[in-house]
Amino acid sequence: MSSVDPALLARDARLVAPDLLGLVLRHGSRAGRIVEVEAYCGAEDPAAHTYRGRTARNATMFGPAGLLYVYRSYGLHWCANVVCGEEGEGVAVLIRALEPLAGVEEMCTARAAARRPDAPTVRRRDLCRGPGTLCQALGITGSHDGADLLSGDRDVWLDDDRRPPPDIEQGVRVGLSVAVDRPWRWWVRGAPEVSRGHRSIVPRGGPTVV
DNA sequence: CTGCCGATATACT
DNA sequence: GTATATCGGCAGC
Repeated sequence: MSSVDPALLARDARLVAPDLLGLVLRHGSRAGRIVEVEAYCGAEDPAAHTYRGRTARNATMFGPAGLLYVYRSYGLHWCANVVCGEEGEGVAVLIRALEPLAGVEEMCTARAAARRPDAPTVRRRDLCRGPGTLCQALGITGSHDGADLLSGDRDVWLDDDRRPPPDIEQGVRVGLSVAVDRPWRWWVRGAPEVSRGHRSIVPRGGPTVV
């Protein structure tokens, strides 16, 4: 396990996103392999938080590549993004799903704490399925907004553990009402943690950036 | 498996 | 006031 090359992240989010598949997001002893991501492309992307400029919430997304941008979604859940591109661009990649790799017991405890006391045990493939649930499982909250994933200054890391490169599929992003046709979501073929019901696929060999 | 619903912080009209 | 980069629980198939 080695740290990620900063140059990998200092590029267009649509190029970085598929390259994040297979890397490992880690918080303390909890870790998961990235299997689903979405690119958000700043001033040219009406669905990006940074589309209309800087606010208190999105400030981190304008920072340098390698920062973790954490925001609250629907007032309830935390969602984690890897800031990429050049400082000031406001582009990032949303992490949508992980394959649990380490600290699975901790993940189960963290996820159970957010559910009804009598709810059944969380299945392994549901531990980190979705941007909100993976933050619950890893214990990532708004306190980690602005953390440096390359130095691990807040014990959150992005590790380069990719081998070999995964088989990647591409499609439209999930849960949007604007820019719904831009195919800026990528996932690992066959990964059970990938969002269900949103599998419209760009033909293999087709465009990776539109 | 699928579909519907409510909870609720932040940004915007 | 309305919309949103979501989720868990439940109903029905």
